[in-house]
Formats: sequence, structure tokens, C-alpha cells
Amino acid sequence: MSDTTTPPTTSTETPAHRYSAELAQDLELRWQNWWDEHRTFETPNTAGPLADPETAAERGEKLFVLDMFPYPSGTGLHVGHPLGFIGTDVFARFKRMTGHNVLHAMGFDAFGLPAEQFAVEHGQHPAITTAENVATYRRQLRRLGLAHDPRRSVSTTDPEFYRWTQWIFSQVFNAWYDTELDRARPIADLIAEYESGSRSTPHGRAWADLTSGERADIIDDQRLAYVSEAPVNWCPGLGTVVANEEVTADGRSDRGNFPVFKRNMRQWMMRITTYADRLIDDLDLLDWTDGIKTMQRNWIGRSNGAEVHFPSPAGDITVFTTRPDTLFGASFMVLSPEHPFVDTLTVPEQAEAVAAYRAQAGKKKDFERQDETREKTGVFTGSNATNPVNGEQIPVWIADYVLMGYGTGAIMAVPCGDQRDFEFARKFGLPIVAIQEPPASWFADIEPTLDTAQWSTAFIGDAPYVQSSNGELDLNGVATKTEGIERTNAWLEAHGAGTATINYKLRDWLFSRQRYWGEPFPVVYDHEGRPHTLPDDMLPVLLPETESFSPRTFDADDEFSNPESPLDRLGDWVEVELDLYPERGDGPQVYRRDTNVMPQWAGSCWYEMRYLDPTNEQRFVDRDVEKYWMGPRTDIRPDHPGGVDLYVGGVEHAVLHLLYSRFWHKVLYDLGHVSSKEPYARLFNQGYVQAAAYKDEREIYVDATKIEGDDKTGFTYEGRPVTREWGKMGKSLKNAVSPDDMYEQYGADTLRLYEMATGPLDASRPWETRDVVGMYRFLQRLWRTIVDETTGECVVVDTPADDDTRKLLHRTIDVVRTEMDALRFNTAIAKLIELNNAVTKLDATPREVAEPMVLMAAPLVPHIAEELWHLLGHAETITYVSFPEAAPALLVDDMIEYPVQVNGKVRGHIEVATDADSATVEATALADSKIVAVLDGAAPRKVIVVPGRMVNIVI
RNA sequence: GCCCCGGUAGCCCAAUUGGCAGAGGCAACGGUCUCAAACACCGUCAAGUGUCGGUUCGAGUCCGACCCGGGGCACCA
Repeated sequence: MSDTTTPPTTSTETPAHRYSAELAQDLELRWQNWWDEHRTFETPNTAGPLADPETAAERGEKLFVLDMFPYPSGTGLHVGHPLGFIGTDVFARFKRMTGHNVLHAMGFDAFGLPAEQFAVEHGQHPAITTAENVATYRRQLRRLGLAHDPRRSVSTTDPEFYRWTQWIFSQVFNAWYDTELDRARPIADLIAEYESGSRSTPHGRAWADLTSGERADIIDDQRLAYVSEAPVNWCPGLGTVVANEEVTADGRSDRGNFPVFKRNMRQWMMRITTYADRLIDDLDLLDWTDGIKTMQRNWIGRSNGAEVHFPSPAGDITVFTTRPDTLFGASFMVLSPEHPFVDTLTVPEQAEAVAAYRAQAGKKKDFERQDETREKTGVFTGSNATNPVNGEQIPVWIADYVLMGYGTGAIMAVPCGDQRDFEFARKFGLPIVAIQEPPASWFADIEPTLDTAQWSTAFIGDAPYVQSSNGELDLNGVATKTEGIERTNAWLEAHGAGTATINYKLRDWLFSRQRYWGEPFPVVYDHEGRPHTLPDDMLPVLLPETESFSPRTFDADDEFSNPESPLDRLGDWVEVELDLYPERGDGPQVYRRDTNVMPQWAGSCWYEMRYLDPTNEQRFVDRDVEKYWMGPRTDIRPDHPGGVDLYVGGVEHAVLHLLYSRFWHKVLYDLGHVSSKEPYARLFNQGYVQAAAYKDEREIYVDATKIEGDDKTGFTYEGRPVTREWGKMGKSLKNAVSPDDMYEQYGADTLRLYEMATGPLDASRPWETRDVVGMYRFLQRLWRTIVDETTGECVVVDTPADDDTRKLLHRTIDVVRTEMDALRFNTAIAKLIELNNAVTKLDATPREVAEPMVLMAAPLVPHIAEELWHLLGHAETITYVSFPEAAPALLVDDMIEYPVQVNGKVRGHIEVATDADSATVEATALADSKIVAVLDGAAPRKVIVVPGRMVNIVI
């Protein structure tokens, strides 16, 4: 980059006080120190350790602005990272100037796989590399002039922070879901109910008759965090298990792109599925984009339907279907090859074929089996089951398009109404019974018929039912699916053949990782292997020091390897003697610590609340403080859920972080620890900064900063031709631009302004270093309107502005206020440039324009604004000065110009008084000489006058 | 295949939500400054809005079909 740096000018040629990169650097560093020394950005709380209720009240209405906090990578920031951070900073600064007590802070999401991998690569302990990386981030972010409250900057790796992550885990562990009240409750309530007998045990035996082990099993089975032996995603290449959300559609880890295998393992799970309905339903309360809401709904995957039981030689085969109304068309069944009934149902003659098919299916991964373009395969078991609505015997097949992991692992096949079943039936010659009469229009080339042999596809849609009656249940003639489903469900329930039910795609959250760099579980196991959480006063459970922090990883394809937690190796740490239940009087016992660590997502599930009260040692956040910053804003909307007022971050966290975080928040809400139902009331997704990347003839990316040539001449790298493409800025495409280079070449204010000016905050935009100069020139002009470049003196005059300039100023104020409030900083900047361009044409800058102009620029370019504000004679920071307000009288002109159209084409212009009525406007338009000429005597058929806009004459 | 978001000047973006296509920046071109250049400054140029059709006095904006780019989901019963 440095070879394109603006060449330094000699002092004899450039005015000493021109706004140059050097000058910008100088004043920026000076103001950053000033802000720190004067604690300018410290935000008062209303209660708790950071309380200052008087200042809080003075500042005004509360506003909590939040960025998705970064993982501090080893390569430092590039200019793409801070796009959102700058946006929230501008917004937060603007809101401070319009009477708000704004909380804006920045922490670090520093636990997790990438931090650990970085440490392993550098042969350094992750605690050291993480601290270094955080320091680099803090330096780079501070240099941007972000107005964060430095007291509130936390890292998830601080023991004082993860103490509370562990505490929340304990809360989840010691909670159960009361389906009656539809909320989580403390586990103590459940025990009390069993003890009092108001709740009966699952197997009906009296609580008092159970052994302590039996009681523990009953309780442990209902905890919201539980240990389970279940199929999990084992990733040998990472040496750990990962959550469903961390597995890509093609069955690989989203981190590192290693193969992932389904294996039964004993792991921690979180019962997020109990919250599935609320996680979907409460989306309606959130001010989020439809796109993100849809992604969450899809992930949770709620579908309404019924479970139906089909009697078979192996017992009732239960299927889940969303279309119970099509039961009369169920002409065969298909089980997943892994279904437990397959062995019993397989007749001897089919045993060989079934075994061969199962072996072959077992080798395929789920994602391969889900490729819908594959031709259907399957094998008959030889047995039949009974269709409960009509008593028909229907064959039971197995096929790998039915997955054990969804629904019940078995389906009823309705080939006339389901394309997959239709294809399967055609291929294996199974019967296809029409149960709906498709409309004539559906039959493309043939006469309408119920003879499905002539159909080319299944019919999906609403149409009257036919051949759908068993005497009691008669759907024939019913025209809508809704009614068909309702009637069938009622019949099924009345006859014990099935129940209406809801199915979800969402699975419980796999919560343990076999890594080192994460929060240890606050859990020990007794001699029977039962988990116990440690009492709160024993938190945090510190991550033990060790030099052997590398996880054991395996050959990425070694499916049958087994995870080994680094913490397992620390025998002295693992074994611990504790008196967990002094009230029982059984003395200290030997326990084994849990050697898993929590996933990276744990800290980000609640970090925003620690910003609120970072030094509180009694609670994770003071109740009143949480209520003040995040409580429901029922004054805005009766059903406001509470939460952060504005949350800005990338769309890539649509499912993972945002789903987990909402889940934890709801548990905390249920247990009465927070007043908000949701963590993030408003979510805004910022775009990405993209940059040109270049590949040489070997298809390898080359350093984008060393490219020569352009569009027309072609691009070269070290003299060899390369091809250009666009991609998200980053290390892998070798197209990262460091903010440090921009600070040096232009200063932080120019960088901030450039990033905000290139487009609306939610749009991705290409980075063009050569374009940055435009914003630099604007700041130079702004500087020059107020400062004499040779003397450094303020040149602002106290004479009033002329009318035109004053009007332009107030129109600018009006627009800038609106645009900044709506996060449209690009248009606000355009208006400021326009105003400034007008002011530069004046002989001298009137103070009545200069001051509002500097105030309006302050949120965007705080350093130069502070300097100019100071030069204008103010001693205090500009941060809390009121934002200018437009005088309504100055927003309207006396006279207004109307375009006059004839048949929609502009043919002339007229000028009339702003308050002229339509008749006057019309008369003026018809009298205009140009219009008279165009009309050429023709009589207008109609004249349309849009007040304040235009006139259209129709002839 | 389905669901979002987007397509306006050479490039990045505006357009009061149906009312004169242009606010701003880059580039280009001409000029001022300079011995010359760079910086800076002044000025100029530029598209009829992805395509086709419709509604309307009037469409970038609304409706329908399609094309292109980005993202998400996908044998989910």
C-alpha cells in the first residue's frame, strides 16, 4: 500500500495548516487521548456499581446500541470489519446529541476453536495469543474514534465474565420445563411437587419409596441441560463433536470443512426444542428483517400434522404425516433402513435383499441420501401393515429416502399426492389410488381421469376428495385440505388410531466440545456417574493452566476414532474432594470434574447483559440495570418484548448465535432473572465490504495490493497476467486492506466517512482505495471553510448568513436529521457535502452556518468536528451538544417552480406562489407562452394539478 | 426446485414512496496553480432506469412473465 501513499509535500509549497494526513493524525490522536482523560464516553447506570442516576436523567431517554462483538483474529482488523462498528458509532453519537443516554460498548468473543487453532499454529498458549490479539483489536478500534464506554469492554475469556456463563449454565441445568404453565421453573419446584405428591412420578411409584438414585434419574431426565447418549456429529478432523447448526448441508464442519460422522456418544445437550414454539411465535414481536425471521422459522421447521398408527406383525408402525386427509390413498409404507421394526418385519425370503440394502444405505451419509435427484431405491420387507381407515393390507418397504432422524423414521406413502411416493410406486409397480379429483386444467394433454396410470406426476393441491370413505369417516366431496385434515384427525383420535401433533426439525443443542479453549463446565460427577453443579460460591471453575492444550485430532476420515478432551489429561485437576451437601452430613466425597468445555456460542448467548453491569460481583447484571436498559418498551408498543434497541451484525449468524441467544434469554426470563422476553428487539444486518481479488494462471490468489494495470489494459502481477474477481475481503483472497494504512494515508475520519458514504449500511459494497480521496477532499474543504490554511486561525465571521444560505442550511438540517435517524448515512453525507460546497463559494463563512455544520458532521467525523468546535471557541466536548434543529418556516419558499407537462412530457416551467390554489396554478400553466405554443389552440381535455409537485395537461 | 435481497451514467450510489431521472463521491475531459509534476481548486461531460407486457393523465417506483447477480433452504413425510 505504501507505494501509493500520497507523496509528502514540502512545507514551502503546502500551507502549514491544510487538513493533511499528518494534521488529521495529529488531531485525531490528541482528541482520542482527551476523550479518555475526560472519560467522555462513560455512560451512567441508574443502579448498581456504575450508578449515576442524575447524569443518566440529564442525558435523556435510554438507548442500547450493540454490535455483534468480534472474535479477535491473529491478523488484526481489515477495513471490512468496522463497517457496522462505524455505523453504530455514528448512530450512537447522533442519538447522544438528540437527548439520549446511549450505551455503546465493545467486547471480545475470544474463546473457541479459531483462537485455539491460532495458538496451536504459533506454539503459544491461547491465553497469551488471545490477550495479544485483543490488544491489537483494542488499539485498532480505538484509533477509529469509536465512542465506546471503555469500562464495559469485556472478553468472554475473562474469569470474571465466564464465572457468569457458568452460573447461567447452572441455572439451565437446575431448571425444568413445566408444560402446563409453558415456562421453565427451578428444579427445586419439581422436587417439591414430587415430595408433596401433587405430581406423580413417571412410573407411578411413590416418591418416598424411590432410592436416591431413582429420584435423581427422574429429575435428571427433565433438566434443560442434560447428559445424553445420542447420535451426535463427530468430527475427527477437529477432534470434537459439533452442533447440528455447525454442520453444512453437505455434511462437513463449517469450521475447517472436515467430514462429520453421526455417532452415538455421551454428551451434554440443551433442551432448546421445548422452546421451539416460543422461538417461532415470538419472532412476530421482533423488528428483524423477514429474511432472518424466515431462516429461523425454516431451521426450527415446525409442521402441523398427525401421528397415525398402522398395525403390523411387529406392532403398531407410527408415522408422522402433514396430510392425514390423504390416508385413503396410502397404498404402501416405507421405513427408514435403520428403523427398529425392520428385523421383525423382514420375511426369510427377503432377508438377504434387506440385509444387502441396509448395508449399502449405512455407508451413505445423510446428505447423500437427501439428494433429491437420485433415483428412488428400496426393498420390500415381505410384510404388510393395516391401513387404519379402510383396513387394507399394504406392503411395507424400506428405502433410504426416509430418514430415521426426522419424524418417526417411517412414512405412509400416498403416491397420488406426493411426488416422491409417486416415483417410488411407479418404479416398483405399487398401486396408486386417486383420492382427489384434480381440476380439468391440471390435465395437460389428456382427458381428465381418475385412472392414475395415465397421470405423469402426483397431484398436489386442493381438490374434492373421492374414494375417501369408510362409512363413518366420509371425505368424499369435501373440497379443502383444512376440512379434510380436521375431520380425519377427529376420527383418528376417536378410534385411537392416531393423534394430531406437531413435528419440528429442530433438535436439542449439543453443548459440549472436546477442546481446551472454552468455559469449563461447573459440573462434577459422583461415584455413580451422576452430574452435580457446583455451588455458586465455587464459581468460576477456572480453566486449568497446562502446556498440553492441543486437542487430539485424528485423520479427518477416521470415523471410528474417539474424542479426547485435553482436560482429561489433567488428573490432578479432574479428581476433586468436595463436601457438596453439608446439610446431609455425609462429609467430603471424591468427585470427577467434567472435562468438556462449552461451545464458542456460550459467551455470546448473554454478553450484551454484562456490558450493562460489567463490574457487578453479586449478579450477572443488576435487576434494575437490566430493566432500565432492556426492559419491555410498552410505551412504544403494548407487546414490545424488550431487549437491545439496535443490534447490528452480519447475516451469517441468522441461525446459530441468534437462536441460541434467544433460547438462553428466554430461560433467564422464565426463571425471573431478566425482565425482557427477547435479547434483541431490533436487528439490522449490515452488508459486507467486498474487494477485488486476483488469480494467476495457476488459479492461485496473489497479493491484490501489488496488481498493476486496469480494466482496459488488463491486470498483471509481477508482469504476468491475472484475472480479477470480487469477494468478501479477507486473508484467504489476499485482498485485505488494513485500516492502519488508511489512518496513515488519510486519517480515521476520512476512513469513517468513506465507509459510510459508499452506500446504505445494509448493502454490500466494493472497496476502492482510490475512491477514498473524495471524502478526504470534502474534509479539506470543510476545514477550509472554518480555518485559514496558512495561519491556522478561525476565519468564521459573525455577520448573518444570506437568505439562500440560511434556507439551504435548514433544509440540510431537516434531511440530515431524518437520514441519520434512519441509518441512511450515505444520503446524510451527500447533503452535508452539498451544503459545504455552497459555503465554500461564499466570501466568508458565517458562524450561524459553521456551527450547525460542524455539529451535523460530528457523529460521522468526530475528531475534526471536535477540533473545529474548539477553534470556534468552545471548551467542552461536542459529544453532548444538541444536534441542530431546522426552523420549519425556513423549509418553505415563497415561490415554487412547477414543471408543466403536456400528455406526460415536460414542456415548460412556471413559477407561482407556494400557497397558490390549484385554479391559480392551472391558469398560470395554461397561460405560459411555451405551453400555449405546444397546445396550438387544442382544448385541454383534462388538467391535473398536484399541489407542490407538477401540472399535467391532457389533450 | 422453493424463499429472500438487488439490477439507475464507465464505477459506487440518490430520487420526497406514483409526479421534472440526479443529491454526493470516483473516473474521464478542459482549465487555474507549478519550470514541470503531484496536491489542491474551478468547470464540463455522462444513463432514460435488466427484458417484455400491463395499469395510469403520468411508472425507476405498482401488477404479471422472464433474464442476470448475491444469500438462504431443499427427498422434512
